[in-house]
Amino acid sequence: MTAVVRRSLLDDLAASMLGLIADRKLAVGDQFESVRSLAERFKVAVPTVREALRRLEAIGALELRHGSGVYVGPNVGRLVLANPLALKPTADRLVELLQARALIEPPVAALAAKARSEDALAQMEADLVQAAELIAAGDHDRLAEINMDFHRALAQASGNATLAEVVESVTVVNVREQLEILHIHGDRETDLAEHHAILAAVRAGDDVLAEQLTRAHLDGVLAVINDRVNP
Amino acid sequence: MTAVVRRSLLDDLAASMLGLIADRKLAVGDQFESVRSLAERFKVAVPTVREALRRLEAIGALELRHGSGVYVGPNVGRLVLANPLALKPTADRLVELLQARALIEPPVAALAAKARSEDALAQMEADLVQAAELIAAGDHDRLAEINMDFHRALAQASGNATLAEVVESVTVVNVREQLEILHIHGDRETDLAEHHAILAAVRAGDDVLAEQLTRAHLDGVLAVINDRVNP
DNA sequence: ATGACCAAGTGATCAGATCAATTTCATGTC
DNA sequence: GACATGAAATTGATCTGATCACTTGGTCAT
Repeated sequence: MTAVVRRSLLDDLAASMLGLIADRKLAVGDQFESVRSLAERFKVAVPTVREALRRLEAIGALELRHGSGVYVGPNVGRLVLANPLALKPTADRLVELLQARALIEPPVAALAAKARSEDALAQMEADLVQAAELIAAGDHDRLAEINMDFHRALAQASGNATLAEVVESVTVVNVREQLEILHIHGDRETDLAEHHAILAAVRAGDDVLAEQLTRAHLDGVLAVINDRVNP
Repeated sequence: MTAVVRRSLLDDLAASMLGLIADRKLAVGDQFESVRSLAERFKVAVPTVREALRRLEAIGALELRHGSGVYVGPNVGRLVLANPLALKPTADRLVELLQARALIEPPVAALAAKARSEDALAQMEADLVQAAELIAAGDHDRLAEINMDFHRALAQASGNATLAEVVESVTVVNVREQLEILHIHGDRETDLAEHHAILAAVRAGDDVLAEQLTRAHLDGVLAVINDRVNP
């Protein structure tokens, strides 16, 4: 019954490359080896190497830059990731996505209030400063992105990398569409104020409040959207 | 500042292929086109097509079966997925993963108690029946997998596909290692009883109880593991 | 110093061929 | 007629080798 594990040449190649990266302790952004060099190293043809590279590239473990080289991507060693080829979602699917965020992020905020990773707190602070500037400048597109960043930084503050990955995934997929919704949702000053309140609660280590504020924040967005979809 | 969107040939190819699948309304498992046929259709060389296919294959949108053909994979249209090339996690990372599950799954159980998707309830029931059989048969490996299935079915019952994907992702990555932990954790009859209690709470529509039971269930596992890692 | 320019390195794509696994179907035996 | 056998067609896997296109670093003239 247990299917024979037929490791294709490609599986081996991909695994070996990840092994190489790990062995050399390469960090995100570091240059890897050239395609030709890899082909020679593993005694396989160039197209085969490239197929393996494409596989790794698809999940963000590597990056191929034309004319430059192969580099270590941001998703090396990640467990959960967003589908980089996600199609345009239906309205229902988008509501589900927001609902998922409203369910996951509040308890993460509570955890963040207990862990309070320094770097992440600084990042959240920086995001809020930048958000205020963007509101003043009227650049609503970048503002929406920075606001997403705030949510990601909040998850980072939890100190749990897996949770951060989950939150990152649900805030990255269908960004375009999520941003549209946030534009509809609208009140930018209120959003900023709520974010400030969340950060303050996290800083104070008040996990209950942080959770409550985050829930109220996301439920607010959700309520607006639900009205639009189910009038 | 706004990076020029340089769509490589590959990006276009991959997108076009997804478009083809969508247009033809192909379902998971359906056969797609042959590599040669795709090469001719898009007027590109075979290796190029294959690179695009590999990219789609990496995220589970397609499947290439030697000698048979190209088929639609299970992850088409998914938003969140588990890194199929995740490396072996450190002990700390594994604890984090469990912690993430303990934080996410209980509220999902609560939602499931409110939604109660029929199919998922039947699946949970089936999982428990099978689990009982496997306990009797002493097949602990398959038992552990079925128990994971139960958690996935529970998430399905929430009726929220995105949440189901998130839970599926965290229960699929590093399965091997998670299963080992569950083996350590041990008491199989207790696990089964707890699963039964959760299902009953969901059936009864008691969201508070379902959440509480699920939390207790996962925290129990987590406590055991934490003792092992930090003695 | 500054800028234009050239050359080496590297990824991107192509073309065609061969090997290997699966599926299909004609064949033949019982 | 049912079923096992095996050859042929289909299809993915890999190779070889070449050419095009992009990036980068250094050279050289100003």
